[in-house]
Amino acid sequence: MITHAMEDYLKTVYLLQEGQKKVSTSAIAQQMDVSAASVTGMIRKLAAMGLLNYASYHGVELTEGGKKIAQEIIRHHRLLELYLVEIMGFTWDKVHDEADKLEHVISEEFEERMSEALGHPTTDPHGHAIPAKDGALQEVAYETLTKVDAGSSATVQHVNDNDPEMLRYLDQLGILPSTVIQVVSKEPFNGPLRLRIDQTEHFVSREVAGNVFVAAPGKEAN
Amino acid sequence: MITHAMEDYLKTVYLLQEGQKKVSTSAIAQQMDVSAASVTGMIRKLAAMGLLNYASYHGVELTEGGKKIAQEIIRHHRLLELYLVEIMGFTWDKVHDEADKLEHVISEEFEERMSEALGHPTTDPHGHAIPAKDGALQEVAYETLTKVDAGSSATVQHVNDNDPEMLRYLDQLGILPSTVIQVVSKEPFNGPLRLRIDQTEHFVSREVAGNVFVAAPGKEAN
DNA sequence: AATTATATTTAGGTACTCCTAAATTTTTAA
DNA sequence: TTAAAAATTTAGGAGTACCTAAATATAATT
Ligand SMILES: [Mn+2]
Ligand SMILES: [Mn+2]
Ligand SMILES: [Mn+2]
Ligand SMILES: [Mn+2]
Repeated sequence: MITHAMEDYLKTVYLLQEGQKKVSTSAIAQQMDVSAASVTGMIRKLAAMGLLNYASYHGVELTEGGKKIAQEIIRHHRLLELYLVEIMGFTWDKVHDEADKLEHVISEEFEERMSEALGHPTTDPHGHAIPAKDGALQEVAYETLTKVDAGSSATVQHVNDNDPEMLRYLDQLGILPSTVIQVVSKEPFNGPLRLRIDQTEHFVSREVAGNVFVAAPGKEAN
Repeated sequence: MITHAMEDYLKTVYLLQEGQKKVSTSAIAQQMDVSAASVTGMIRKLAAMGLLNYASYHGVELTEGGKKIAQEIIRHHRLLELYLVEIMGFTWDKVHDEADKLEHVISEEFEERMSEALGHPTTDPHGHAIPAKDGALQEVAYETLTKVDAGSSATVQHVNDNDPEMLRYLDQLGILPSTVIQVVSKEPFNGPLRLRIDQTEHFVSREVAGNVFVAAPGKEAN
C-alpha cells in the first residue's frame, strides 16, 4: 500500500533530482521539513518496495515505478492548482497549500474531469509543466532572474509557488509566466535589481529575483 | 488537534443520534466498520476533548462543540457531492466515496466557493439537507417506501447514498428526490412492491424500497 | 595521514488508529 | 432472582509516521 506520506516523499525526490542526479537525505529532510532520521526510515521502506534505489550514505534515485507515482501526484497537484484558479476563482497564492492536501485524495475520474474542464492544459498557474496522463515531464532547468545580465531582457517561465506572500508581491509587480522583463541594472553587494516591466521600473531584492525563473530571449521553452 | 478519524466519528455519531438520543458503541462500530474496541478508545479521547458526553456502557451524545464539527464535515460532504454532480459532471453514484475523502481536506474558502458556484443550495443530489454555514441541520426522519400503504402515493425526499449499485438502479427506475411514486400493491411474505412511477409500473424488492425515504402527500417537508 | 566538521544512520520513544482476545457489565429470559 | 446472552470495556499488539540523541560514516581541512 502506498500512503500519502510516501507519495509526498516520492514527489519531493522527483522534483529534487531534476533528471538523473542522486538526492541526499538532508536535501529531502530540508525540503519536507522533517528530520533526516525520518527520511532515512522512509527511504528504506520505499527502497524495499522497489520505488527508489538507495545506497546507504550516498543518496537515492527513483526507479521507473517511483517516477510514475511521483508524476501522477505532480499531475494532480498542478491540475488542481489550475482548476482552483481558472474554474473556482482562487488567487494564485492560495492554491499550492490547497493542492498539497487534495492531490492525495482525488480519484482518477476527478483528475480527468478537471483536465477536460481546463481543455487539457500543459502548464499550471505558476508556469510549471503539467505531466501528461502517462507521460513524463521534462522540467527544463531555467535560470533565475538574478543570472540575467544587466541590459538584457528575459521571459518569465515559472515562479516558485510555495510562498503565498511572495506570490502576492509578484502579482502586484506584474510578474507572471510569459511576462517580459528587462533587467536595467543590478546594484552591487547583493543590491537590488532595477527591472522594467511593461514600461514601469521596479526595484526588487535578489531574494525576489531568485524566485523568478526565466529564459533569455531566443531560448524560450519548446 | 482534531484528526480526520475524529471527524469521521463525530459525523457518524451526529447522523446516528438524529436529534437527542444516545448512540451505542456497537452502532458506531457497525456504521464505520471498525471494532467496538476501537470505538471505545476513540470515544474516550473525544470525551476528554469535550466533544461528546460519555457514560461508560451507556452510549454517547455530542456536546455543542462536537455537533458543530460534525455539521461542518457534513456540510463539506454534501456540498462536495452536489458540486461533483452539478459542476463537474459526475453521476450521483460516484460522489459519496469521493466526498468521503475530500470532506476532510478542503479549506473554508473551497467550501465557500463551491457554495457560491451552486447558488447556496440546501440539498445534495440524494435529497439530504445541506447544513448552513453555521446553522444546524434539522434532518426530518422520513419513512421508507416500505411503510407506504398500498394504493397511496408519496413523494421521494431522499435516498441512501452509500451504495453505488443501488443508486444506479434507482436512477434507472426514475427514483430521485421529488419523484412521486404510487404504491399500487405490496406482495405478501416480504414480496416485491408494485410501483407506478410516471405512468410506468415497476416491481422492486423491499430492500430497494428500504433505501427510499418519502413523505406522504400532504406532509411533505417544509 | 590525522583531525575536524558534516552528513547519515541507528536506537529508543511518542502519538495515532486500528486489531483480537479476555474480562466485565448490562440486559434479557428463564 | 438467577443464569444465559449480548454489549462493552480493558489488555496487549501491530503498523505508520514522526521525533531527539547517540553512534557511525564520509568529506573537508590542516
Ligand atoms: Mn504547488
Ligand atoms: Mn505550481
Ligand atoms: Mn454521502
Ligand atoms: Mn448525499
